[in-house]
Amino acid sequence: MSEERSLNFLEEIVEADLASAKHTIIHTRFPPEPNGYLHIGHAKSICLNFGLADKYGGKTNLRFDDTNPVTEDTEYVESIKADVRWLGFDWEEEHYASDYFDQLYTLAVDLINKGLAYVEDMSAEEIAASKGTPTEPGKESPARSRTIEENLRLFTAMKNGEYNDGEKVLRAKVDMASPNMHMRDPIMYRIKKTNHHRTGDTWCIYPMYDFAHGQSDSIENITHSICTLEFEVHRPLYNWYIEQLNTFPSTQFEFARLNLTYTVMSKRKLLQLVQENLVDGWDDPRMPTISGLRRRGFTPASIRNFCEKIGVQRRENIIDFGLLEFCIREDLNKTANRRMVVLDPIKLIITNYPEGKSEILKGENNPEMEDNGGYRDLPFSRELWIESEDFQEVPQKKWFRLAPDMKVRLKSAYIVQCTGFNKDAQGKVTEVLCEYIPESKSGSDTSGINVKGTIHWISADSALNAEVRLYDRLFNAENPLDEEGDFKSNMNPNSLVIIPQAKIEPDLKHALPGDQFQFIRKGYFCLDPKFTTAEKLVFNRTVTLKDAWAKMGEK
RNA sequence: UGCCCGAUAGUAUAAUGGUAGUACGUCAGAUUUUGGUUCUGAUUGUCUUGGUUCGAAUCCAGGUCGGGCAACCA
Repeated sequence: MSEERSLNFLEEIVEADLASAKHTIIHTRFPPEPNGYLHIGHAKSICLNFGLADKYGGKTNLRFDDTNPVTEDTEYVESIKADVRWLGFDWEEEHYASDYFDQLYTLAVDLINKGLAYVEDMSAEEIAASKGTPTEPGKESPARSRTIEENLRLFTAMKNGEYNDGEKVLRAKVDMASPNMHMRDPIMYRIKKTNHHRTGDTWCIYPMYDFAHGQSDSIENITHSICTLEFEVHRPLYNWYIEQLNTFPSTQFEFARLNLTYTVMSKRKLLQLVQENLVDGWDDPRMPTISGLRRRGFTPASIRNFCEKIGVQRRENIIDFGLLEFCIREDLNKTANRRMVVLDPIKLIITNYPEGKSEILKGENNPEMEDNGGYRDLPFSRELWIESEDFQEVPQKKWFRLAPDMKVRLKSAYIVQCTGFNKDAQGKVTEVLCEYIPESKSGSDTSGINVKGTIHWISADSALNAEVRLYDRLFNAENPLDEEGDFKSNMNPNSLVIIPQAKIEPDLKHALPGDQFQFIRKGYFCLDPKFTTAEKLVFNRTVTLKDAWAKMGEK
């Protein structure tokens, strides 16, 4: 019944490697640098790495690529671990590149001893200048001809703190004329007299990415080192270190990073939004971060499903944000309890319903579930709140909500017929007058009347208030980076609309932070864990419902 | 005017020399006590020019377009 999905290119590689006995077990890793929060692009990488190992009975490590103490912090380490777990993955081993500093140092010394690394005296600017350009070869540094003994002495001195930042670096001796810029004697170690979040002041020299990452893979016996396309040109260097040091032959494979419409994905740009207070932190529900999506109401399953649906390839791509919305609706439709909430209330008065009378009706929790997911109480009385947009004084064509003389069903209650309305001094409709049909009670309707429209409502005397936050896309442009000027100039000014006093049904007072609901006809919402207090409930809109009516309006 | 990579409906992703399929989107219809859900149908595609072949999205060559590479970042 579950038809075979065809393999993606990484699965094909793994199957081939297993079939040829190149590897008997596969070992992947997810290697974030702890310098920011994880985003949906990382989720793709996580699903790929863990998914591959799961599928083929292998293992996945979590490794923090913490080789640059200037930008990294334990705060990020903790958030990353929490996010990976929340997504539903558990790592085999937890490692830190900083745990390998001793081993990496030994490997560097090994390379010096082989005459394949040397200590450089030039400044960063001088190195850059002598590196040449993509079309012209670089020039070999005078330091390239230092003796092994001198290199060992100088490298030890670097390690011992005898030089200041920038005075010396260790370089691999590869090829200054290589057409690949990364092979022109790349830097292996630089001096940074900065406190490291894990190793403190033990080290003042830190390995560069190309050296540290590849060798960390080897140390952990990673068979398939999966990274994004921009590292493709680094692969020859990755392989060079392995060959020269004769370490475990990990292999690097690249895939295209995820791009999403109407947002930005680079850590640098997300950091800017946070630092300039354009959003409410890394976990702002509008952010494409895992923590933002979580607060917005996305479920781990919906994100995993999304990653499955987008597939993986080596070509640049930009995924429609609508696909993510589809995934969360698909999930929540099956699991979220239905509740009635009126965002923009006007009064509906049932003139033939006795004053002072009230009754308790039953509302199904979820029609998609077995036994409708059970029922909750819905107090009903003469005065109700309804959505102001559900009444039109002069109905437009194909309108089947309330308008003079028209009938609608009040969800889970009675059919009512509009008999009139009242306006305030400004001409705004404030009250809609109706008569109800007693025989039309939900579940025991003997009226024989069929109506096209059903609207949501809340009994005025038992309604509670809550703040509701409506989120929309963060940027107006599909790809904010394609537009003229600063990407921030394309931000959507209406990406957050706060409704301070929405009317909610009484049952919602039992909601717990993170609980998810479908507000009937309005969308999926969750109780915000950050702003909700004992006195005030705050709901975040995860996503709207599909709205065929609104779509007709656009045409 | 260097090196590397890529190009299949609007967006993604299959087809591994043999009928171009799937999902999302869009459009239409049915069902519906959510203009939701569900169901049915429709819609639109192999960048280009040559070559190899009985047969090319697939292999080869040229072109075009797009992306990446010259941080003591990862």
